[in-house]
Amino acid sequence: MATETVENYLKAIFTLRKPGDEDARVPLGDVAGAVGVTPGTATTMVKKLAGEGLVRYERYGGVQLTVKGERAATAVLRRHRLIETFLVKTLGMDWSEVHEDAERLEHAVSDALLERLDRFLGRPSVDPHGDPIPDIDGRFREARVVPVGRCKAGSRVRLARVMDQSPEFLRFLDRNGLRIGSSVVVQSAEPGAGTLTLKVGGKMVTIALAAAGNLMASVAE
Amino acid sequence: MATETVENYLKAIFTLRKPGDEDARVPLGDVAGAVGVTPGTATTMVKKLAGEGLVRYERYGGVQLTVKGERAATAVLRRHRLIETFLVKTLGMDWSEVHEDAERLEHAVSDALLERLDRFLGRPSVDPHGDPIPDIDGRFREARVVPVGRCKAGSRVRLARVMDQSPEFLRFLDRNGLRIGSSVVVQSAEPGAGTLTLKVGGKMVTIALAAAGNLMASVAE
DNA sequence: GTGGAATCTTTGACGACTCAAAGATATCAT
DNA sequence: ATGATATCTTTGAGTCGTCAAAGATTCCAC
Repeated sequence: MATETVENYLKAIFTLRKPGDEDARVPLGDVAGAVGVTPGTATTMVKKLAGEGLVRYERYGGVQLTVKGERAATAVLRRHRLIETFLVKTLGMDWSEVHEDAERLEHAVSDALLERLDRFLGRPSVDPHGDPIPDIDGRFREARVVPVGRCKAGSRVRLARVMDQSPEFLRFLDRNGLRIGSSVVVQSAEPGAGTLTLKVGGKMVTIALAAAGNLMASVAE
Repeated sequence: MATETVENYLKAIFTLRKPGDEDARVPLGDVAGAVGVTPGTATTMVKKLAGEGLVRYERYGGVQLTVKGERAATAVLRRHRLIETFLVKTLGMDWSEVHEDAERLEHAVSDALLERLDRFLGRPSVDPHGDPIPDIDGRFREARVVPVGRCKAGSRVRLARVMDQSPEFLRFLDRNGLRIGSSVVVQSAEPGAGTLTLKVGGKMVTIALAAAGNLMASVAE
């Protein structure tokens, strides 16, 4: 229904909302940055979205999804994440290289196809990066996770989700055996050096605390 | 590289060429009809394609693919047919309902993804309708086929390809057990009634001779 | 509370693709 | 070979999404 461009704006607005503060208004500059257009373009487009009842918008006041807009956004996210799951799990593509393809395919799959894909994949609840896949009604079943940087030294936790999905970071995790589902022991943090050391499969891996904030572990262990 | 619209025009021109007369020029009216635009739009667009070296074009003289255009067209066809194969064989979709999805997806898959898909599917040489899938260099390995309407009465043949891919015809074939690969015995033709009767799996099925022209059997039995 | 600085909006324009309708050319039957 | 008809081309205009640059508003530091 919505055009590909519209879907991208809605997805951007959805994912730009601050965690915990979902009703806050997203600055248009952020939207422009996420979609990859100039601020003026974002303003024009957001006004159009408002006209279609997909967002609430006030001049100089940021933008906020309506219920209708949020539904559309979660539908796109569902398509994106199911497609990424398929590309990695079924076709064996690398989790650091599937984003582009998923970005394009997410606008091209019908509901019938998506339902088949969901069934084929066994109705997964998270994608290869650990991001939750909304169900067909747009509901998320988010597992409770916490950054490994916040875990107690000496505790054993299970990696559950990667928040920084840049190909470089993902490849770094790959190279060091840090995968979703891996069990790791959090070693000493070195606040001075700004690093944290993890033990995974007998090997020690040291990462920056900033990076450790983007690597989440499941809380229930 | 080429835009989605350009790919659709090239694919249309490629598939509109008369079998056996591949160097003939395709009338622009046919292109317009296949792409679903008005004749004026087709003229404008074909001139643009000519400017990009994808087709040869002369006013009032029809259009013809260049080598470059033909490469691009076969690449689209390859994507389309591999995707249809995936949708039917892997996801279990009906061969009468995959066309729309394939039409959209064919413009959204990367080379890397297509290579993975091809491997996953076991490098198929034909799609679910029996249409040959060009290899990565654009070469077709077409099996020799003949319309069942031309087969000798009493002969046993194997169904190999469906030229009329309208959902109605495909569903008719489904309902009557006429599938690609099925072995059928050609019974009597009734030129008066304009029908032909086939025996498949012990059951008799009568189809119009026109329809029998669109149902192909492999020659080597 | 005021004067930048940062952010957002408006404006005019453009490229890609499209249509409707008027005009040009080709084709075919007589 | 000459109209009538079918086909093709041109023209003018419209939509969608975009940008650059100028103008408006908000925010923050002092």
